[in-house]
Amino acid sequence: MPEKQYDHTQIELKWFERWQDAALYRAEENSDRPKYYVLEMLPYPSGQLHIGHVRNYSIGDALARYKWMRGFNVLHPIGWDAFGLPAENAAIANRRHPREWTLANIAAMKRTYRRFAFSYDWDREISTCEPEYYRWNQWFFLKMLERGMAYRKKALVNWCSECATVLANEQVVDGCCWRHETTPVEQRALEQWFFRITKYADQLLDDISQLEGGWPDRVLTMQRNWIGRSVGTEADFTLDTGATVRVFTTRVDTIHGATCVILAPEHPLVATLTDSEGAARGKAMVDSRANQGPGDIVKEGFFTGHYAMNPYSGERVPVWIGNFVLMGYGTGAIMAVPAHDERDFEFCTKYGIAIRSVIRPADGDLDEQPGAAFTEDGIVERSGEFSGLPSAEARRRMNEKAEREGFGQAAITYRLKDWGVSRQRYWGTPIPVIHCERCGVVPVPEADLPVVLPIDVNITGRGRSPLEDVPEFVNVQCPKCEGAARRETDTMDTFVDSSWYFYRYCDPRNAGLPFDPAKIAYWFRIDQYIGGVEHAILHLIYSRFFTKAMRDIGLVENDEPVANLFTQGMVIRDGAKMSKSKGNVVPADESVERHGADTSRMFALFAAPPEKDVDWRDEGVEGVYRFLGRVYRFATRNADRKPGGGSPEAGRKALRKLHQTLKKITEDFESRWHFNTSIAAIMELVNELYALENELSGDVMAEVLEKLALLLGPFAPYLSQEIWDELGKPGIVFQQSWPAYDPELAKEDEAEVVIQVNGKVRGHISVAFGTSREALEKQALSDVKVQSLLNGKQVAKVIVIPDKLINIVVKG
RNA sequence: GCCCGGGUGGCGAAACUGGCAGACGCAAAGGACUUAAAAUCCUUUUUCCCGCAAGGGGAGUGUGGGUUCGAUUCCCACCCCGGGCACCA
Repeated sequence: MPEKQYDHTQIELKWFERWQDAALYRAEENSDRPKYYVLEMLPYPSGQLHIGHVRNYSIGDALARYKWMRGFNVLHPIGWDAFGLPAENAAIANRRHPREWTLANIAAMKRTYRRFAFSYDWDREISTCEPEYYRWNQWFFLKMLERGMAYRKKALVNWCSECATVLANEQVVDGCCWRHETTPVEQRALEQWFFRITKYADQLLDDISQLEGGWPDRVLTMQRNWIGRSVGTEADFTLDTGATVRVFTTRVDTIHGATCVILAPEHPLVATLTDSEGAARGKAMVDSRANQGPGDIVKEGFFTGHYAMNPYSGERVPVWIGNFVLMGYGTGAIMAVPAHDERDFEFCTKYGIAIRSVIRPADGDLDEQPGAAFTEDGIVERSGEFSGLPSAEARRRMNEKAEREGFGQAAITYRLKDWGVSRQRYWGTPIPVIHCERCGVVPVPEADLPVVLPIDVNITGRGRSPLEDVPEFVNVQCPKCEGAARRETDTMDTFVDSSWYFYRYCDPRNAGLPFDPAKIAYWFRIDQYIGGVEHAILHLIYSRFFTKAMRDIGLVENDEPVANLFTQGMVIRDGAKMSKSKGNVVPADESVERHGADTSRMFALFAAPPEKDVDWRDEGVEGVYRFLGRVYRFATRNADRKPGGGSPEAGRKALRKLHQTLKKITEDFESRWHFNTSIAAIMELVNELYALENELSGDVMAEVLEKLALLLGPFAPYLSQEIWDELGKPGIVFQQSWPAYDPELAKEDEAEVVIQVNGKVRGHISVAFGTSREALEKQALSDVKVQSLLNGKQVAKVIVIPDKLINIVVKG
């Protein structure tokens, strides 16, 4: 009879069909089971898989299945939001109503993705393009508005001409758009809506301590840098025009060494301090800075002709304008202390401005002729009443003085800026406010939510919201005075969507609230979140912010959304990093159709540990496919073995290998998720079984095959189920318990002890476990080979590690 | 420039606590089966030297040093690659 061949298509489709209605992975809230909530970043809504997400899904999916087998309550939802629209699809998407587009893609995703990603909790399927999701986005917006957490102001914003929309600071990469990496971002002044994320700057920073250990250090460092908290002092210098200019410094202890004040070219005082020529020079600086991409800019500046008085010393110093001073940070003006700041040193050296040391090292002298800035803390000198104090103490007393005399105070500044959420895009949740000439900005009443997008829209891509050209959308009645008014046409950044979607998963059909706080109290925090490191400062800061804002609204109790974060590697193909804007994604169909979902997933796990990038090479996929075929054939041809027969010796070997494998994989799942070595261990087991195939008794074979099927469950569920079925077992394979290992069976009979001479391996001996040091030493020294090597030399020392190693140290 | 990662065969990688470097897989070579091919199964595969052979010896985890009986693992310096930040006062 010809052997059955592994036909992945048939097997996968068969079980795919049968599992359609099984409510697998369904979270059973308030059950006795421990809860476990694993959540990944989202699959790609284009009908193709973003290849990075192939990896995502293989990790989270295998983990969830394992947890299920261990008896955990697993919520393993699938869904997506609208962000991450690929550039080449944007045009298409923009010409269609988001809802229509989304529904079409749900269908496409169900076809290709479901078999691969294996999630059955379709109740929790959420599209952030659905009117219901808009409703709750808008509800949040109104809550924010009520609390002064959302506001509107005219602001210089980042503008991408390619997207024809505003970008958040977080979306600007190297001076270019995060989607269009070669399009420089322009600055435009526009009326924009903002979320006051800076109100939470301290909390976002301090609560990082709650995340330590659970989040990768790298991500936490990036967030700390992004928030960029600096503790310092603000102080007013009085100008000769009578006006004051406020500077921010972290080193007020150096202020007696300030030899000029430098303003950012955009500083409002520039207009009053310079003539039209000076204003033009300032303007040119601003422009050239905007056009200059990343990297170093050459420091430039000019003297305004005006002087300012140092509030501490009363000294008159010149006021300059410098292109390296940023308007967006601190006060947009600095005091330059060239002796103790590298940037100031460079600037003042270039323009011949005085350099004066006022800090000396604790064990040294003032550097009268500095060749470079000395920036460390030290002892303050030449600083009047503060002379002789250590830097830290001087700062404290100087802050007190500033406050006492009313020319300044201790101050903290942040790099983090408020989150600009306005987008001039069709795609996105409409911002639910109405502009009335008489009443001003009027929120849309809650009863009128959701504000939905009109269907017929002409996408111009001209830099204004396409909604402005839809009169039936724009022209509305003011809810307050009932007069004619205009609807806001900006839509929300889609990062708003992704900031809270995981909460909605826990209560996706709630019609009265975004979610029931009690349900959130049960599920949250998320035990394990899996996503790419590229979200370290975008999504992962916004969602932390949203959680804190929702907590203050009273919806959630947790301070933080995610207890443990795992940042998985990317999938690379042909040396190129997969990226949304480049659109080089691998169609799911291609790999899944050719080799099957089991093979594709298992390869993604096998190629490298999950935190590393992997190169998707088709030859590697072949290897995994061959392996699954090998397993299938072995299982099917041995499924009906009669009990008895075989050799006890072979049986013991097979069981030992089996339990060693079980132990290893259990440990891999519990601690580090190095599934590549788990899969290697299964391969080793199968190789061993091939070698022992004809010597195994029917009983051992049955035991081994059953456990093998269970072991494959997390990685290759379809094949696992097929083998389970072939063995005549009832039910669904991964609803079985995860097999426990027996440490006794996993043990080797004898310890293999290495014999080294001077650290070099010279032989092995097999001994009983627990053989004493003395016996081991004796046996090693009497070893024939060791004897010949020693050859009369003197043994200086023998190191014995029981059950492991003997190292004989000889002299001469 | 600053802050994180990382560097191991032809390739992806393993070695989890300082204890046999290269598990597992890919690619390659040889063999079995076959009229033939595919598929499958078996064997070899870090490298150099000695040997007909069994076997034996040396080198080897980016480079140089150190600690140690023993270092891919710990310490110091340097080189290279990747990522983040980059005038943040």
